[in-house]
Amino acid sequence: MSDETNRRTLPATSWAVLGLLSFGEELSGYDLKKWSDRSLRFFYWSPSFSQIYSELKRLEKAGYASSRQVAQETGTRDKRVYRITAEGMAAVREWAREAPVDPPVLKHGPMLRLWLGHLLEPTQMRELLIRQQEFAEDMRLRAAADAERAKDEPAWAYPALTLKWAERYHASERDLAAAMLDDIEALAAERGEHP
Amino acid sequence: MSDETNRRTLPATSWAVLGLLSFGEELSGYDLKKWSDRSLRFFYWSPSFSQIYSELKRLEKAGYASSRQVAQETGTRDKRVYRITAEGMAAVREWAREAPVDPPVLKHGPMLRLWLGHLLEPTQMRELLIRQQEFAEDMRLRAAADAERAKDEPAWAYPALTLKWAERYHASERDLAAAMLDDIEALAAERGEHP
DNA sequence: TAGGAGTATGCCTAATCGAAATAACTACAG
DNA sequence: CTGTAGTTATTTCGATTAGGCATACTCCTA
Repeated sequence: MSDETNRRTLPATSWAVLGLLSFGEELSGYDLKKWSDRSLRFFYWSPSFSQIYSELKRLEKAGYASSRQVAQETGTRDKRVYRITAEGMAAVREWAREAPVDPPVLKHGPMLRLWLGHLLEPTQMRELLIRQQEFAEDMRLRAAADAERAKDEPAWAYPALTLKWAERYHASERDLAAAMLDDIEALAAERGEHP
Repeated sequence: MSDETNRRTLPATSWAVLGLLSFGEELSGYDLKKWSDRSLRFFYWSPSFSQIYSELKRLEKAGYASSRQVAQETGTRDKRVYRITAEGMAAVREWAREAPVDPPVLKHGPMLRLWLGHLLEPTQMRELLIRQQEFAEDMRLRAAADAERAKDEPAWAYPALTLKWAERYHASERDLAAAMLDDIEALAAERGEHP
């Protein structure tokens, strides 16, 4: 409630949304969702629609963003577009520079399964890893495509760099799956399970 | 409330805790937290104490775990230890084999900052990446140490494999930070910002 | 005209964390 | 051998965050 509580204490998700706005464009909640699917998604997950809308309200209440109603051309339903304010700009900048960086968090579903290998058949483990390889390669391609798209705009130079990072990250994920596949084979062989 | 709601609909976190118990030992909430810090942590984050305790209650209610009060030797405070039940064992096994695998989720704090590079000084970006390198190397070493510890017990063969995966994963994280450091330098040079 | 896809939003529950309560044990100054 | 400050276990409480699901409206297509 106090200024202290409202400002600067925002969760990382809010800052991510405000960050999306910090590139200067006026965007609707729906636009924001699409942007985040093509950028944040590759290294910081993508918030759901509902989350984006509540963040926007919070940001507006904190004075970090302003909105206006826009009547659409074709007669579609009106939409509300948001723009970052000067305070908002100052706040993200300060957050980006000063706030403690929280460490990367990984929740790797496939690894959680493999960690329970004693409950699985070797075939299932292989299956899991092959899927994982494909998934990683797919993500890599998407990140690469979006990186390509970003590289022309000078304003997107840093987003482009992180997309490049994401591309390599997902390439590595793919290779790690392949390496583990080999490890599993080796373990199976060692236990005399070669079919 | 119904059987359907209670059983099998559990969130991944519950399964992770039940998975911890699926190795057969009788453990307290505190023990579970320690175990998860040395295993799950490296590829699937580690739940907080509070969460572990609530998961345990839920698992017990679902009939997947049973508990008993234990009076400690030296007169320390009593504790409650949990053991997996036969139903619990069947349920995790089925979950591990049948449930849809949710894709890996990454929330990379440092990348979120770098993505907002237009708000930072080049020095701060370098600082961020160097910290990230150190962090990754630290994680790598911890995972390696825990992998070493796990490799003797045949029961821990699969956990050991995932720890090996984690070791490589964090090595890759470290290298990706180094690569991005180079990219940042290159970009700065290109913009004529070499000091 | 029924059904699907795109756009926009609200509500309610589940997941998760931080802080703190409780208790005994250790170490070490006095 | 006593006071006390710090450490390790053990667990619970209260609050916030994040997410799932429902809704509503418009256009387009079969």
